[in-house]
Amino acid sequence: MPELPEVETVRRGLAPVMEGARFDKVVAHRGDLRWPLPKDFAQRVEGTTVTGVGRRAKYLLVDLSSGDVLLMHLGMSGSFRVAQDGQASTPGAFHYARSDFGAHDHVVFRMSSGATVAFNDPRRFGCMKLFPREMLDAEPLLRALGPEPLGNAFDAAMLAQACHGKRTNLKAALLDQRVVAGLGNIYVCEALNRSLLSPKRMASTLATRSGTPQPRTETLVDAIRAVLNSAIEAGGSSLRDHRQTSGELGYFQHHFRVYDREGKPCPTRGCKGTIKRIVQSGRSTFFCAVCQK
DNA sequence: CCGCGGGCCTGAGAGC
DNA sequence: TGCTCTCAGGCCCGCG
Repeated sequence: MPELPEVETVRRGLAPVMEGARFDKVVAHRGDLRWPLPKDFAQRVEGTTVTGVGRRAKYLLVDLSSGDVLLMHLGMSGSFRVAQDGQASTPGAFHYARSDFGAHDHVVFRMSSGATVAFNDPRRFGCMKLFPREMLDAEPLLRALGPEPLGNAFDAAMLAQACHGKRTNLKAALLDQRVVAGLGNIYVCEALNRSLLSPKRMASTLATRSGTPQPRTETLVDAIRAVLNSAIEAGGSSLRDHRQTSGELGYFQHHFRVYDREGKPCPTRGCKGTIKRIVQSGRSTFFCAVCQK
């Protein structure tokens, strides 16, 4: 599911009900997520207080008073739902608009704030992991991540350097979390269309021979920032699984220019092209071959 | 080291 | 109605 804007939307939904609250009860209905939950998972979380809910790339990082960090990833189909006391809040009794209430609620947190937080993930590509805060920099899942695209470290010079000499296409390079961390299939397609760059172009063409940025690299950086900010503002994109923690839909999918719009006219001003779908490294790419060069 | 393809899972939708 | 096939917002791992 979720790329950076969706994960950030989830973070903003979880923070107000989790920060400062204690885990009164943790129930793992099934622990066989991407990696098995440790046997003592519930025990290690219960009784601790949340001191912060952060995000790094597509990972949620919950700081616990025990000194542990609870890392959570939504995979392709993960979502969180929050219910307050008085609403449907019994573990396993969540009601979804899709009518599959309770199904795939793998981990349920009962908070002292009166909120129940359920992690739902049909495909179970998501994961949860606990490690001591001081191991953060050594955490293998986070170690190799590139800069946050909305942070100061991400700029044309850095992107050019990261793509310098890369023997792959631009689409694959931007999906590579070591280059920049948080983009996924949707927002890469969208950013490339906005910056009029072809996904098939060699990634190394963002840099000069000496590794400094080409002029269009700056445009791409700006487009990535702009599309992510707009999507966050819209509460993310809701295709199948993603909802805000309140159950509300995000609505950025109505602003897609190319993603899942094969055969539709290219929205670029003055462009008469048609959106094409191709497959790159096993994944769909949507783009306009007329204006994206 | 790098880049690529396979695999992990379930469910929705298309086509027959 | 029901079957089969394809595809899906991610990412680790093993191979060459």
